[in-house]
Amino acid sequence: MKESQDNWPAGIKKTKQRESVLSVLEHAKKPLSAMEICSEVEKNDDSIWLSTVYRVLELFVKKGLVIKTNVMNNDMSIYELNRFKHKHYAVCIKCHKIIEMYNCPMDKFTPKLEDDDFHIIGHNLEIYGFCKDCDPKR
Amino acid sequence: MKESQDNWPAGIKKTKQRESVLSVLEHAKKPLSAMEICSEVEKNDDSIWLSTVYRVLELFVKKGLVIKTNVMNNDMSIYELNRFKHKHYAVCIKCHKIIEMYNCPMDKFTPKLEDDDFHIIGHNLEIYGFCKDCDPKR
DNA sequence: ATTACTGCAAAGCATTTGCAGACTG
DNA sequence: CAGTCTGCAAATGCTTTGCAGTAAT
Repeated sequence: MKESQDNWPAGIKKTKQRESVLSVLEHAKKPLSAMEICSEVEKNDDSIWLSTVYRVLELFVKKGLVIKTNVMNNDMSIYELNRFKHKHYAVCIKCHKIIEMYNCPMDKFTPKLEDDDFHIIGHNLEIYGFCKDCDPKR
Repeated sequence: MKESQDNWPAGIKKTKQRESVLSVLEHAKKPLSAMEICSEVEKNDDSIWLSTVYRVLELFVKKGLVIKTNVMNNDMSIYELNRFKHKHYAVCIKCHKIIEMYNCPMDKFTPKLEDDDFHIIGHNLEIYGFCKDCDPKR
């Protein structure tokens, strides 16, 4: 699978593998792990090595094209296209499903820090609990 | 180093190694990684194997005695005593120093989720930016 | 004495790195 | 053509696991 339009991001050399990774991310409905991206590329009858996926993702992240996230202490990283909207997720403790959150508590909030000269650049927030399929109380 | 008072938590068999780990955590001023805990124990002239540290920490976490956290996408886990107060941290992008935050935006906030039946149990929040020593604009 | 815990070594797993050949601009 | 990227293999770093001997109750 490959984009017919040529809206390739500036400053990045175009290769088959990079096109494949970008295409997978463009069609993804949720953030994907490097391994998932790898299998998706191969489902599309292209071939790519996992280490290449990591290298491509690293580049995309550095260029601001992709966002790298980690959920649930310790799991592997997941990647999604940077659509330039601020976003947080809820994660189900049981099935690890990732659920989008539509608002953000940091909009109207000023943190009080031990270091009062801390220059805040951004934040991560993650909510955990049970999704409707896994809640033991239902 | 060892606690003279016998306030050992119930339901946990007492061993030298577990006492050492608990003592290190009690005296720690910030969350520590497993490796840091290991070196601290050895600084106190006790001896412990890293894998034992992990096993002890796993037990303590399961018993609710210790909190396990991860900061800055992908780094190693850090552990601190559960002092039963709700806490978040700011992390310096450059030196990775961890700075305590005294308030929490989630106190007065209701998340709007894609899954409106999500049963929220808790949350993680992490702020990132530059601490006063690392801020390039100072 | 019985059961659980620890030292130690080795495996596991996601991620990174080195290198030579292949491809891009 | 020069420089970059990729396939591939091997290394890395944190964490987990298996096993046999040791310690705790």
